[in-house]
Amino acid sequence: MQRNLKYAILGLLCGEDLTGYEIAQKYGDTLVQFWNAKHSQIYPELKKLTEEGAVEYSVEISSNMLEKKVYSITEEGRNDFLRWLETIEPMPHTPKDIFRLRLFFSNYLDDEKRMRLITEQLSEHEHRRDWLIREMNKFNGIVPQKGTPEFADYLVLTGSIMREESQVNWLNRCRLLYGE
Amino acid sequence: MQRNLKYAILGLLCGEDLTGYEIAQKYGDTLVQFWNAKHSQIYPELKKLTEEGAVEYSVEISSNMLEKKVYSITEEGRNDFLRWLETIEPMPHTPKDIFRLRLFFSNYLDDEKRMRLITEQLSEHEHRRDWLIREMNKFNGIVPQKGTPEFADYLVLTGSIMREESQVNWLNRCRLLYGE
DNA sequence: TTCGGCATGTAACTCGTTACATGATTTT
DNA sequence: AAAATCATGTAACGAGTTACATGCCGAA
Repeated sequence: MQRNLKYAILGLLCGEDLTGYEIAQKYGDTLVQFWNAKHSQIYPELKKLTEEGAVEYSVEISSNMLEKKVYSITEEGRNDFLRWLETIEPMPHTPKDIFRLRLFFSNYLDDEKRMRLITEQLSEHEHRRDWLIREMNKFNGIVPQKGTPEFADYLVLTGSIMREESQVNWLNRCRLLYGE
Repeated sequence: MQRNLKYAILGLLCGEDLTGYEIAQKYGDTLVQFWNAKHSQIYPELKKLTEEGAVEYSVEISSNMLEKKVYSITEEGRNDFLRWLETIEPMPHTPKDIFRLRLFFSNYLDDEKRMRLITEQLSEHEHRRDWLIREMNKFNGIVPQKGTPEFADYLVLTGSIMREESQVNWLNRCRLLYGE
């Protein structure tokens, strides 16, 4: 029983009250670097969390008829989240990587197709890296105050950029080695 | 419909005939860097692949009574695998990362607990890196011949080491930034 | 008035893990 | 004789995706 989605939601609700729709949006923005979830998973989870007493909601009516449920975390939910946050779990397996799986078997491909595989992957990681660097620009080169949410955001972004950078370096080396 | 496990199995069977048990072992050795599967997933998949005509098996009896099913890939299975191998798919989402999720919310932790979280993670990645470097030693510093399975193995290993290296660098930077 | 975005949900399905279940063989 | 390893399977559950389904709001 991991219940990671539960804590991914509770963590967001620790900072502000949100609707299910807004939570889903966060997993398309900032959090997409290390987490994502579709609304079809979020709505049932919020229902479950409400039943468990970890969150509660009030219905707001915007404009005229459009209803939305604004969720907030309860005392109980917050304590549960904080307990989870400080627990040290054994690291999970290295995540599955389909590109590496293909590359591992790439001796069954001819040179041209193998090179295409690598080049394509390289360009995707370069785009991802460039997007992350643009995200980083929102800090204007100023490292946020230690202990703030912005600082944590900054650290995670730094890590993502370094990861993509290393991926790009590796793929370039692969190209070189095959190109020789 | 991704069917990645299917191709992860067919790829192995392209090189040699294997039992389900042996396949499961491979996902604890070499392939653990980028793939893994338990026997409880492999046996049903092999059954399915047999029904689909992608593989076939012969029963061998070792010693006295111990039966094992040795699987081999069929012509049809091989063609299917090769088609899959050369297809270029859009890159999947960055995989979920529970550590990064925790770090993202770490402003709710005190300095000492946050530092413990990072240090623990750092030491696990260092161990993983060191294990990978020991794996690399099996090549004795000699880059294998281009186009061989060993060369693909070498490339993937290189990538894993670079990934762990970059992770270690990032975590050290995190420690520094928090330690100041 | 049509299209994109806001807003909430359910259903069917695949994928993956843990636990259950059995039995032979080899090593200590 | 016990423990580890070889060997094969199933069951129950949790996690995640795609598709189905509905309806409001504002802008072009």
